[in-house]
Amino acid sequence: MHKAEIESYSNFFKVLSNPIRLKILLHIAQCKDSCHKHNISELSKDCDVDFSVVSRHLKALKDIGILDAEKNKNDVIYSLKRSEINKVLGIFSDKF
Amino acid sequence: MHKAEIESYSNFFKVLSNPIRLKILLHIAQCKDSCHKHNISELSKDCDVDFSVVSRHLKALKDIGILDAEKNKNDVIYSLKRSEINKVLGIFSDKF
DNA sequence: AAACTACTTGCATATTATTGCAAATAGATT
DNA sequence: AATCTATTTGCAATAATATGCAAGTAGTTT
Repeated sequence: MHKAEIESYSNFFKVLSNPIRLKILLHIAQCKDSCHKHNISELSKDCDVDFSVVSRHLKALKDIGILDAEKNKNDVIYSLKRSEINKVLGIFSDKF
Repeated sequence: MHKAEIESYSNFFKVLSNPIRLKILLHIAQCKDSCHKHNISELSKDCDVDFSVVSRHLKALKDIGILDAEKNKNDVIYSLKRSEINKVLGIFSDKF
């Protein structure tokens, strides 16, 4: 594997290596109501960090391609990209 | 998922998120000669970092349970724990 | 038991990541 | 067009990680 490829993979893992990002991701993934709309202020309360922090974390998750962002009025609505996240599902075994 | 569980998973990803650790891991994983013995000075040359750095990286990989270490004379020989690493294999798709 | 080999650990330094606040932007509503 | 709501971005402070060297440890060989 080339250097650039290795760095791309390690970056993928890096994004998943932050507890708050992981919490955000799992929160979205585990939500039973799949129609539920996750916006930043909701996730910010949920994770007890500033909304600017959530915004950056969501961007990181989006950048590695496991979240979709969709603008709806003022909000930005985040949802899982199931096809992509399946790559990491195995690691969480029965958590999903 | 509880906080401790989330941190355990995020730590797992953290260990995989370092390019040199990943390179070490892939080097061991991709070695065609499965009987080949990987010791620290070999990996150190291969990754172009000090052997103390390799030593710490290998410890980190061992601590999350994807490498085995076995003392042989003066060397410490590292090998994959296939059962564990299969968890992450999917992420590398066809790289293995 | 001294010398040798391979590995590990302590420490200081450098690099990179995370955070909250404040200010800026984007779009909706009045 | 002014205001309102939600999100993003700049910035400075803080925290966490990675690195190389040097010193220490464990086991081997002479």
